[in-house]
Amino acid sequence: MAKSLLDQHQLKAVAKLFGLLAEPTRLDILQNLKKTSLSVGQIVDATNAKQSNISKQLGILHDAGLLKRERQGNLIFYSIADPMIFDLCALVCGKLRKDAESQLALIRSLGK
Amino acid sequence: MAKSLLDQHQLKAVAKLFGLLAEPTRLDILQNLKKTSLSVGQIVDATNAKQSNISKQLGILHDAGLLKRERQGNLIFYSIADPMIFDLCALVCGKLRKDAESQLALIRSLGK
DNA sequence: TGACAATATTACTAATTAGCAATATTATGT
DNA sequence: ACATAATATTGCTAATTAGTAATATTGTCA
Repeated sequence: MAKSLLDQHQLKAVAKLFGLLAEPTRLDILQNLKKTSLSVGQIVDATNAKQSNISKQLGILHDAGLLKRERQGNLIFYSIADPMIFDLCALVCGKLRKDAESQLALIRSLGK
Repeated sequence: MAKSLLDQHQLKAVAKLFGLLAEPTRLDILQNLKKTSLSVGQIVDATNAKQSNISKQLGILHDAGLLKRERQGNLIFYSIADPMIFDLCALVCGKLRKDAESQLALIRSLGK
């Protein structure tokens, strides 16, 4: 069995997907969409970003296939296209929490 | 139970970690370190990036706590600090593969 | 049709950063 | 001490992009 390393093209694709999750505003949008689909206005209210920025980031996430779009009259509702992203976020959050706990334990042991 | 959304600070931390994985060169370094630790020179040889850039990216990954560093005489060996990152990459790769397969199936059904 | 509300787009600025060549640092062997 | 090899750092440029205000588009209702 060979080494099976990703080639340049594949690395770029993986990097691009991670890049989509590398912005706080986009993560905020995604976590707000975790339970239910929301209109643009609702997302604007739920976050503290401007409408134009939210619209832009929604477009980016939609173009990348992470979000679905559905028009309902005057409103446009966005929803998660692939819940896998929450698995990613859960892993990262778990790691950060674990790191923080070790850090805390270290500090405690020093202060003793 | 409350909504339990991450706050701005936490979102930033998560985004930062994803950002580390959002560069092909860094991903390439990480996948080369998956099986064993390597010296800087070995990593330079394994990738097609220049020494100065590899050194810089190694520094970034090390500062972020994703890599461990160990001097052995004249060489400096880097290794993975937390294998969790490979879980992240596996998830992403799985998604990309699945997406590509659906795409392929779609094309096939159209061409029929 | 016209006013209005929701969303998207445009044009721009400021900030970040990958990559590079050149140079500096650090360790080894003689 | 000196030459050499390995790695790190510095100074720089080009490219990307988040965020914003202003404007355009699209749909609804009267």
